Amino acid sequence: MQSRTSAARPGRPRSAAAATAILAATREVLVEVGWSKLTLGDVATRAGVAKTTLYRRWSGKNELVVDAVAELFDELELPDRGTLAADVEGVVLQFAAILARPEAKSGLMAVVAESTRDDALRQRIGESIVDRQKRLVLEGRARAQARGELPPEPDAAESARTMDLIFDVIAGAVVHRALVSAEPVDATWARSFTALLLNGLTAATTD
Amino acid sequence: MQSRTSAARPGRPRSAAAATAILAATREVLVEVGWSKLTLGDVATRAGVAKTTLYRRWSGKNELVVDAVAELFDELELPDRGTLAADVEGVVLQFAAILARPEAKSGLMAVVAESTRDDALRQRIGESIVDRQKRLVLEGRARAQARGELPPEPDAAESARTMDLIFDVIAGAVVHRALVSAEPVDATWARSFTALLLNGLTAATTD
Amino acid sequence: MQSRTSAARPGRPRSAAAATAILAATREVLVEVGWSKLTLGDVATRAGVAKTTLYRRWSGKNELVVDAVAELFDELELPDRGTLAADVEGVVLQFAAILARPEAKSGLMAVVAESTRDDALRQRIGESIVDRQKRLVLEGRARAQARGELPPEPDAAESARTMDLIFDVIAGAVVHRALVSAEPVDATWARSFTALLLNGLTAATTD
Amino acid sequence: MQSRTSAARPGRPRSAAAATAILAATREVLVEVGWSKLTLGDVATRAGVAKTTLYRRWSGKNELVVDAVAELFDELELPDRGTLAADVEGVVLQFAAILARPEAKSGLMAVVAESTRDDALRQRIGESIVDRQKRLVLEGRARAQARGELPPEPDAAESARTMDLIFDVIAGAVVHRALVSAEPVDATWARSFTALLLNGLTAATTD
DNA sequence: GACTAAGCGAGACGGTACGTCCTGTCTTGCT
DNA sequence: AGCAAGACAGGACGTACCGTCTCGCTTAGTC
Repeated sequence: MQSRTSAARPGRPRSAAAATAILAATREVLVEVGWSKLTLGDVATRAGVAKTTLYRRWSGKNELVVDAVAELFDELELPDRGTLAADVEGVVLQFAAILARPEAKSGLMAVVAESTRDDALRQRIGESIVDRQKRLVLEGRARAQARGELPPEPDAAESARTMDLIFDVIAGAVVHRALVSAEPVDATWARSFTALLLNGLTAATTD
Repeated sequence: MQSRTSAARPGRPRSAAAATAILAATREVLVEVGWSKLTLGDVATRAGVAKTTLYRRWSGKNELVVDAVAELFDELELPDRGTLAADVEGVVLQFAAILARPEAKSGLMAVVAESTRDDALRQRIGESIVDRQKRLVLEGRARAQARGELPPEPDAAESARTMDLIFDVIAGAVVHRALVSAEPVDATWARSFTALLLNGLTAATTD
Repeated sequence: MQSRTSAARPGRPRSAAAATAILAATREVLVEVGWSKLTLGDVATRAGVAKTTLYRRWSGKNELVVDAVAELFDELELPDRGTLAADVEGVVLQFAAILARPEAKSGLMAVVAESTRDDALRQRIGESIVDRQKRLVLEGRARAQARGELPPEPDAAESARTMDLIFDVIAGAVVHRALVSAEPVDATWARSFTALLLNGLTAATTD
Repeated sequence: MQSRTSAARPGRPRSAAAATAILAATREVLVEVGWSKLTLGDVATRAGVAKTTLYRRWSGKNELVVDAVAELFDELELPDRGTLAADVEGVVLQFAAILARPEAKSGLMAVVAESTRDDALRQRIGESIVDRQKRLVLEGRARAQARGELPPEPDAAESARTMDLIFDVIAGAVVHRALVSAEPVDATWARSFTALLLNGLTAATTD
């Protein structure tokens, strides 16, 4: 509502080009030197922008990196592959593809680490990054229910709890495999993992 | 024979007390200010030690924090609870208990993040922290097989692959729940998760 | 034309107050702890300035101390006392008065010592300090020639050589008396020294 | 008296070779890196000696350098050249020859600078270095008096005062020429200087 | 068409931490 | 006791970034 009218604040408007250049420069630097050696001064220089311009829009390194990495998740999409298993594998592989990019690898865990002491940051990560992926899982379940692969949810609370569990399992396993074990998340692994997960789910519900 | 038994190198030997004090101080500082504001100078001061002493033994913040956090995992142990499900829940809860401590929370993800650009660091984390937990899972499986809950492994390679998958799922899910979703890993969650995992496993093997 | 008048370089201009405060702080510290224990960090703190600001303008301790001490020589002046002898005594006593100040005592010899291995430093000392005093001697000679106490110089090269000799004798003797022998350069000593010097000069010229 | 009886102190006696090696190493380092970058650890290493050995004998850098430089003055000697003027020139050139050596150049002014805040150091310099040269001047005067070039001294106090003046003039002028003006003290300069000095003295005494 | 108000580049500023170097002291075991 | 070796507490170094601040200069909207 506020931004719609936008009220034409007096003074020179902020340059849209600057924001784009800064986020792109941030990802470049992440790729080249990693999170811990990323410098706001360096980012500003590469973006051809003054440090003041950067600080006018982001309060610090963490916020900037979250936004820079979040843009990587814009491309997430879940093509309908026909079966629940195929859809899950799709989510897994898409997520893994993003995690394989050095700008995500380096930045993502770092901001998560920072977020353990900064609630505002955690919330920002949740909105910009986590929820973006969660949406895919929700969509997949809706499709599966439409296809009749899964029964409709009778209890909303129970449903939400299961959803969270599934999401933690999927996202957690992929991240752990990719970053901690440092092994490739390829089609083979995705198939094994999906089998484990779906068997667990269907067996559980038939209990 | 000479180098194995230290051979009484010339000069004043390194103080054993210093290492202990430094690691303890590191955990203290992690609790108080978190990883990103942890300063080696600060750690040294608290430990009552000169910065030189610290740098003589650790090459930097990352290595130091890995060792400091690794000590937290020394207490890991897996009491025999009688059934596979109970044992898995035990592992999950023990791991979650460590992750709930602020010194681990703050430091663990940070060093994992750093390790994405530093192979030596990743290996160090693997040996000091990850393998320590993996051992519990291996032990749990052996017990289950002894009890007859799980069949013996016919194919060693396949067995190792399954083991890795299980480990990524357990560790990943717990970490994601605790640090990213920031929800408590309590007995209820542990039971749901274990059910999902074991159902997945047994169903899968009967396929 | 552009660079002469500074041309309004971009960015925030350097604070003039900072330079003043730094040089004053340097002299304070010289008085209190002497050259060898003078710390650039300490100077910066006292001046209410960051170390960066200090290093942006001076390349190190030596350059800083030269400038700080050089300012002491700003007050040098040679009142016309009527005779050559009186003027020489005036120069001697003025120089001695500066050397008696602890900030000069402590710093001057130290930078001279350093200058034996640093040509740029020696040149800086020459311009900022030595030449300032030399000027007085030149002025004294011109006056004496105007008064008819000394004959005009026929040979410029010979004149320069004599001038250098006289200057080394005056400056050297005063410094040696004050700093090495550590005896006061008072009116009595100045009179004896001046007699020796002027007798030597006039006798020499009559040879 | 103490060293005569020496009493065969218990324990291993101090190695005489160590002291020699340390002083030689000190001069080497002075030549190579100069006073300000000379390190006691470095000296010890070069001398093939432990730092403890060094500290057992000298209390610090200044004392060590004074002793190392003082040894250079051991070779001072004043051959009888027949006339007072020749003897003075001899002293001047000998002193200049030592000052021309980099180990003296670098170290001598530095310890003098330090001595402005350390009386014990000044005394040590006086005894080890300054008096060594002063002796030559005294000897020269005695010879000149024996030859009849100078009258015998009637008043001891006046004599001492004149002696000090002469010494400050000679030593001061040579040091200033060599280190501050950084011009060579060669035979030509020595002749001009000596003429100035002796003319001043004889004219003064005939006043 | 001047005025106002904010954005922008540049770069200096007060700070904090870095990782290294040196000091002078202290253990070691050997001589 | 002396001695080589080397660890130790402490402190300064000179550098790198941080986040803020002044500069002079756009670049829009409003009178």
